[in-house]
Amino acid sequence: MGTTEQPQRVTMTRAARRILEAAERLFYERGIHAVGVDLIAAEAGVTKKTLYDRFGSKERIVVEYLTGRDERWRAFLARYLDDHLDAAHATPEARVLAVFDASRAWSAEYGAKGCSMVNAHAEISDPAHPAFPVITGQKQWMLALFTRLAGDFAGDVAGTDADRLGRTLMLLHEGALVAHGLRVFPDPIAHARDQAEALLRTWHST
Amino acid sequence: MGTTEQPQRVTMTRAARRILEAAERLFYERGIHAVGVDLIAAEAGVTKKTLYDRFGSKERIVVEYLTGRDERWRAFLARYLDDHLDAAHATPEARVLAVFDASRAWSAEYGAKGCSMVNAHAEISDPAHPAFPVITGQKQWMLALFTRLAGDFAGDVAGTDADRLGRTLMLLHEGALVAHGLRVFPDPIAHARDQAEALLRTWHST
DNA sequence: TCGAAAGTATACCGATCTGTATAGTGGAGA
DNA sequence: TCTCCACTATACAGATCGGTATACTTTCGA
Repeated sequence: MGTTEQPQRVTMTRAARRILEAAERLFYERGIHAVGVDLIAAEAGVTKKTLYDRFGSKERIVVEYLTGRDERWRAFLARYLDDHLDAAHATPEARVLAVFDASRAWSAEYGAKGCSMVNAHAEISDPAHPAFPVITGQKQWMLALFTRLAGDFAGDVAGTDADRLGRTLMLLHEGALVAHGLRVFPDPIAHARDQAEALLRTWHST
Repeated sequence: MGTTEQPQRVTMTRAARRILEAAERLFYERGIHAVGVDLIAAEAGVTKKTLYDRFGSKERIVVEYLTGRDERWRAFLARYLDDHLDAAHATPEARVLAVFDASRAWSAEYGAKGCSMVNAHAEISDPAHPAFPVITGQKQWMLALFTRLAGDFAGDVAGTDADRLGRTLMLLHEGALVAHGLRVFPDPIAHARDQAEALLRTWHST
C-alpha cells in the first residue's frame, strides 16, 4: 500500500455535482428506495460508469445527499440569522423566533415533503448504516441549538430549565415540519413560531 | 357481469391474517419499499399464490397495513380513555393529557420507529396512491380530536381559540412522536404531556 | 505535445422485484 | 358423496435492481 488510501472522499467534478443534484431532488421527492441509480444517472445526463467512478455505490450517494442537505440548511439558517438579527442587540426571544422564521422560509422553498432526515430515517432501519449518524447528528444539533438559545433566555444556574425549554421548542419545531409536509393545516411553522412566542412570554411563570 | 363485483373487500381468512401481521411488522420496521412480497409470504409461512389470492397486489397490502394500524390506534386510545377517565367527571384538562398518556403507552409498545403514517408518507410520493387518504385522514382525525378537546377546555364562542389550541397540541404531539422515533432525547412524549399541562395552565392568560 | 483524468456509449452480470401459471391437497358444508 | 374453497408447491415471466467490463473520446495542464 504505497499510496495513501482515501476511500471516503468524493472528487466533486462537474458531473458529480449534477449527479448529486439529481439524486437530492429525486430522493427527497420520491424516497430513497424508490429511486434507482439508472434513473439518477439519466436525470443527471450522465452514464452509470461516471456515477460509479465518482461515488462508488448508491449508499454513498445517499450519505452525500443527507450531509449536503444538512450543510445547506445550516448555512441557510446562519445567513438568515445574520440578515435578520442585529447580532449585538438582538434579544434572546428574537433569536429563538428567528430560527422558526428561517425554518419557515426554508420549508417554503425546499421542504414541501417535510424533513429529509425524518423521511430518510423511515427508510433506513439498520443503525449501522453510514447515513444514520448524519440523521441523528442533525437532530442533536438542532436540539443543542434550541437549548443554547433557551439558556440565553432562561438564564438559570443548573441549565435544567434551559434543557426543558430547549426540548419544548424542539418538539414544536419538529411537529411543525411534519404538519407542513403532510399539509395538516395551513402554515404550521408560522403557528409554531407564534406559540413559541407565547411560550417565552409566559415561561417564567411556570 | 352477472355477479356483483366487489374488488375492494379482502376475505380475511387465517392465512390472510398471518400475511397482514407479517407485513405490518416488516413494513413498520424496515420500510415499505425495502420489503418484498416474497419476504412477507415467507415470514407468514404462506405461498405467494395465497398472498395474491387474498390481496391481489402489494399496494393493497400496504393500504390494509395502514388502515389496520390506524384502527388499532383509535381503538387503543378509546379503551385507554375509558379505563383512565371517569367519563362523567373528567375535566377537559385531564382529557387532553390522557391522550398524551395513551400515545406514550402505545409508542412504548408499538411505536419504536415513530409514526407509521409519517413514515409511509416519506415513501409514497403519488397523491393518487390509495394509501394517501388513509395517511392524511389519520392526521385530520387527530387534529379534529385535539381541536374538540381544546374547545371543551377553552369554551369560546367562535371556536378560533379552540382551533389555535388544538393545533398547538397537535404540533406538540406530532413532534413528540418524531423525537421518540429518532431518540432525540429520553421520553419526549412525557415531556410533551408536561408541556401541554403547562400550556393549558397558562392558556387563558395569552 | 502528450499523458492522465473525466467523460460517453453500450453491453452485460446475478439478484431481486411484482405478478402469474399449473398442478395438486385437505377439509367442511349441502 | 361431491363440490367448493382455502391452501401448498413449484416454476416461470418480464422488468428492474445495484454494480461491472470494455472500448473509445474529450479536455486540459505540465
